[in-house]
Amino acid sequence: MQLDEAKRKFIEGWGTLGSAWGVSRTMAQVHALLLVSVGALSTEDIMDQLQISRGNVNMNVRALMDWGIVRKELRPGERREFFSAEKDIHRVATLILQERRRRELEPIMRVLGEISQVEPSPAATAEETEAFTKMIGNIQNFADFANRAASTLIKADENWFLSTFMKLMRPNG
Amino acid sequence: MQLDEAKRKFIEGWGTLGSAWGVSRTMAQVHALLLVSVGALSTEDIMDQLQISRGNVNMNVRALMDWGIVRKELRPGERREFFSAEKDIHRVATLILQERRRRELEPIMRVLGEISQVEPSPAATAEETEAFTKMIGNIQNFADFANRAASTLIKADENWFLSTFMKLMRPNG
DNA sequence: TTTTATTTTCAATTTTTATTGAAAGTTTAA
DNA sequence: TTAAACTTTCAATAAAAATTGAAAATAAAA
Repeated sequence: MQLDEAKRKFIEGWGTLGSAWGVSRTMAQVHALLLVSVGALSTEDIMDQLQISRGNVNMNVRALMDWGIVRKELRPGERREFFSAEKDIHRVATLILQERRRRELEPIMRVLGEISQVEPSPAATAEETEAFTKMIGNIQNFADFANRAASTLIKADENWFLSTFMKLMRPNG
Repeated sequence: MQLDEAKRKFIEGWGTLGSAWGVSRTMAQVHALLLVSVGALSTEDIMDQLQISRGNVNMNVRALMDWGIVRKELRPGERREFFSAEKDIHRVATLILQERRRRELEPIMRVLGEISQVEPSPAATAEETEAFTKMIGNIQNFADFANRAASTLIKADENWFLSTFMKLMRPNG
């Protein structure tokens, strides 16, 4: 397989993976393109290679910069902006984990905290109220666990991630 | 807060969380409703409580059954079907992890394997080809890691999950 | 300042995804 | 069998999300 075709397949696959995880296909594809490009790309480079509009590129590179996984690169004597992706995949994973925790885990934990305060009322049987409280408590425990696990992974340095964590797993895992 | 309002907020929050993770809002809401319902619910119960059509309920409970997190319950002397959610949140997480690995991790690993076979060609510089191969290799390593981590979590029993894994994390993590 | 290059915004449009509802299908009971 | 109760399917429709493209904004150069 030649490089062009391989890149194309990677961009397609990354886009599909992204959309399964709630990231827009195009945003994932812009990320994929930057990941497999040696230098930084201009808006026009991205427009050309992915066949999408200027506005679309702009929106998506900014979103990727919000995630911290794409950086703007300014070149002396060049007016336009160039974009490049963080190439260290472990760091990419860490940054994504961090953002998803902030954007998704924290809000649901807040909701769980609020609704765990449910009070007994004549409209519901004690059994119903108790079952609800227990379920929410279990979900809170799990969310706390996920939150702590995320903290550990985020704080941990790469070495820990690749060695200590690996040791956890059986060789034939 | 009263039970009804708490349930409503949970269903809403779970739906929002789901859509951030690539699960349709309604599917997540059906799941949430079943999670906080004491007994099993009929199609009509779900239609009424979520204000959605019969076809929509049918589609979504079947999808949830495909994920293994909702079961059909048959009652003697009753012709209609009732549905109930797996209530053990750890098991829910395990089943979801298992399915997502199968549906999303495996396909991207297959793509990575294919494109890692990229061959040198006159159309690309050696530097470009090498950079690509290196990047794909790094992603493959990371995917292997994720795959093994998933295997370990899936195979592990609940006790391991809650104790051994917890020990990994610092108390102040 | 004025011009030019470039980025950003956003209303209109297109595309994708979800939903409906009624017909067809299935199962059980009479 | 036939009828009744219920489930499933799917074409049509609605809703949501993504995309465009051109105008407005911004920044640099002349």
